[in-house]
Amino acid sequence: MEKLLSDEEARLVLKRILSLYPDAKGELHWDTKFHLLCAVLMSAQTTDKMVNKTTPKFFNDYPDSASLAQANIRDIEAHIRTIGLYRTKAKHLKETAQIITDKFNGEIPQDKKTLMTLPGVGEKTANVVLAEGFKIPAIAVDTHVSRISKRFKIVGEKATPHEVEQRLEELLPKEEWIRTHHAMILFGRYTMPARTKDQDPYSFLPPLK
DNA sequence: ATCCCGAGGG
DNA sequence: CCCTCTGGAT
Repeated sequence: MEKLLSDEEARLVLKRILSLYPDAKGELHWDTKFHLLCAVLMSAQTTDKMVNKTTPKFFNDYPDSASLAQANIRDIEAHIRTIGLYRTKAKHLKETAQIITDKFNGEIPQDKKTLMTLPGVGEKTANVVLAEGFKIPAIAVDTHVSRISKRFKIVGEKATPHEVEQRLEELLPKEEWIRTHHAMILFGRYTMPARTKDQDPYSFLPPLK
């Protein structure tokens, strides 16, 4: 049986991660909320850097949901080919744009349930849109947040992304959700990437004072 | 559990 | 070569 951290221990680990990246912010580039949704949809299993390379031309050619909804699917694929999973993503982008256009009047929904009805939008994507676009507290659980939570034993090894989210949200006050989420992403990306799995996770944290 | 998938790093 | 990258649908 794996032994998990107590609430106090887990909060201290999160606090130390936050201390390393106190001003962390999202690294995806976007202007409108519709474009934010597009960028997050594209970012699955891909680095933000790769997404940011494709979005300037994409945003220019598809300025709003109506234009993307009418676009040729092959043309959308050509815009995003370099980010991987491009056929699935192109289909989801077009279908989502269609629904945003004629069901939501071009507006991006502000609640998780509705966002998750859109093709290609799961809990992680919905949470990013809520937090980044609307400043609504949410913790999006991606590969980094999952890995960090498991290595420090904040959650069990088999925890689902939803379970990780619940655990982190119960540990932290809402006001800290977005900041801590961003700090965990950068800590996972730059300080404790996946390949460091044989090292002591605490060796990546600042010393206790 | 499997599929989608190109780019970058080691 | 192999692993990983802000996942989601089937």
